Amino acid sequence: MSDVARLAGVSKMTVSRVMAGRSASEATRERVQRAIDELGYVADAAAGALSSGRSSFVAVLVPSLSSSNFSDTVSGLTAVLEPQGLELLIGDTDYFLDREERLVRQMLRHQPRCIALTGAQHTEATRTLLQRSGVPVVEMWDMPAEPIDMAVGFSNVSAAREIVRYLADKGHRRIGFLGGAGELDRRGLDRLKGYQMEMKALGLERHRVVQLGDSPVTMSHGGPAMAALLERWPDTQAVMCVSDMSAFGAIMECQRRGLSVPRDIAVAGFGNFEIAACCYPAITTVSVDAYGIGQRTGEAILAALAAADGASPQHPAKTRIHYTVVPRESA
Amino acid sequence: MSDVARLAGVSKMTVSRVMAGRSASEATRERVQRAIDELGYVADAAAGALSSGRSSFVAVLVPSLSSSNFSDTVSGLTAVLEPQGLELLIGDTDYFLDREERLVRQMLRHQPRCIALTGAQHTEATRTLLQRSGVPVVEMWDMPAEPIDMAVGFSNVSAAREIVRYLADKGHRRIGFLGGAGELDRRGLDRLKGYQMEMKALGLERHRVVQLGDSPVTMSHGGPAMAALLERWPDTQAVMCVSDMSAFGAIMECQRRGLSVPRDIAVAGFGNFEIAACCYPAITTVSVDAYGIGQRTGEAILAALAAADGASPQHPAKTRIHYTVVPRESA
DNA sequence: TTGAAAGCGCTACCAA
DNA sequence: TTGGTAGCGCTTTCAA
Repeated sequence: MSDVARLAGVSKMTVSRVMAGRSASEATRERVQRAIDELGYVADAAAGALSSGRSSFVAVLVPSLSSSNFSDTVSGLTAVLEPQGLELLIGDTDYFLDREERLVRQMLRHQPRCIALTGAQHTEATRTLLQRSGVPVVEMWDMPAEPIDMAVGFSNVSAAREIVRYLADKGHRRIGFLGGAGELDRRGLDRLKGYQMEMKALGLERHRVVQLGDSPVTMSHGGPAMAALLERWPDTQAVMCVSDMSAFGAIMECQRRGLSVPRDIAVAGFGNFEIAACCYPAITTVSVDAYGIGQRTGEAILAALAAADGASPQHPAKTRIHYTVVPRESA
Repeated sequence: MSDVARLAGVSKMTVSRVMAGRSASEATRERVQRAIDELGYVADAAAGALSSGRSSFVAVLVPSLSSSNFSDTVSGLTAVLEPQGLELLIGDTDYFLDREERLVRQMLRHQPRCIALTGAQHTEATRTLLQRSGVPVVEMWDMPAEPIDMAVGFSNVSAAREIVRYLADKGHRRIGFLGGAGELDRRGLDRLKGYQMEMKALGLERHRVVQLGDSPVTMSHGGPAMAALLERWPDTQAVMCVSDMSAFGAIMECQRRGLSVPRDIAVAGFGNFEIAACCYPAITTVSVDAYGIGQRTGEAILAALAAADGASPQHPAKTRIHYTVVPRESA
């Protein structure tokens, strides 16, 4: 920066101001800009952050980057935050809470202005870490009773109940559930819970549950899970799947077996991924606006930053995201 | 850090050493650690980077995070770099070279130790920026004749030729190509080029090309593209698609029309995404080890860092990634 | 093994 | 509108 200042014949301070886009005469601004271009000067963000006491980072933790709903959420966040000069520090927890803890600790070192987490379950240490840091937190993709600071999401339990009701309304009685095994995917477990609650409320049996595979969203397990279900309860009329991915795998398995979907068995998914619309038969699913979750989260973050700067209007702690059942061909 | 030092009854320097895991007596180490835990101290990465002159960032730019092959590459990178204490600064170019340029400039501000880019095409400004920065660069997913520094990838032209040859070996003569429109996806265009070269080499017509949709990897365009192809050239025997995503869309369209794949028409994809194996009929494709590209890139990065630290053994500039045709049901 | 001093490159603050 | 000074929180370097 000294080099730029010398070349432009001004002080370092003036260079700093020009780069920040603050008050400077046209002539000065131009001279400085020319010097910057000539030298190919790129300011050091670490020095800036250290000096000003504020970074331009916003940390985002998602369970998986390869799941299109989470990458859509990241896109929504980017769309809102990038124009404000904020940068995303993206981390992938792999669905592990202790990995989340490690990443939170690591990202906190960079003094992010805000942290967006996926889900409402965190280790005690993570909560303590966040608390002590004072960094505002947004929890996404769920609707906890008591958010750490803010939450943008919806109740996976309620959404699952809705799709079960849809299947029941279609006249199905023997309805199964296909999901992932293991405690990793809390939102998947919530959907299972929704299935069980709604089946009970409807007075239907709720034991036709197959849980397979450790990774929560893979389509590869849909097929084997469907096979297991048909083996055990051949008279099943409809199946709700934890996600469109597993629904897809399940439907492909039906086709392999010469079963017609939905004539022989109805299949519903969750998430309204691209595949649900493209697949044949197209998959009946619950549509969740993943990109919108990112946008709303971005807005919550901006509000939190404005509040930290002394603006008064507080952002609501909970932002509820709408979901709708999308009837298609498969159920 | 002063607080920690005071509480532990040592100097700041000793705290710094303990955190870096350098020489310190057991007793001191323990006392310092206790103080850190008690205060919930989290070191400031910006200050550390500024002081030491080296960050722990590695920048990675991919065209899209929602495409599973690129997120797999990111996973491979993470697996190799995270254990070394390096952090990924992940950016999404959306397939735009000028966005890549903006992101490179932005990331350079954080003094990354290395930058991994996707593809071999970059704006002049990007190249200048990288050159001046002196940061080592790895180009992924392609095999340029002259990498900026290092490249980890393969020739998309050759890979495409191989799958065309496979289709021709199956006895097909009237072979079409389904891909994305627009200049955005260079690797997609290379595959088209490979199709055209191989068809020419085989003495076959190479005009059955349908290009649809601006985003390169979406499955939604596969259906309409297949429809357009069948409309224009109804006697087409086989189709090569720019990716498994479009192949999937194309196959679903065939099923909608009551066409049997591969009996009525053969379809091949590219990439060996999860969907290619799960889909019915399973998709014949070119398998590329996306995760492996990430790992190899990570190793190239570590080698570059070691070299910068004065280690002598140079990493090869080009690392070729193998691909293989995977015969399945669809062709 | 430990400590003291200097300084990394920038911005906040106040003065001109 | 511009410049000088101080200092952000750490690590490097050298001395004890």
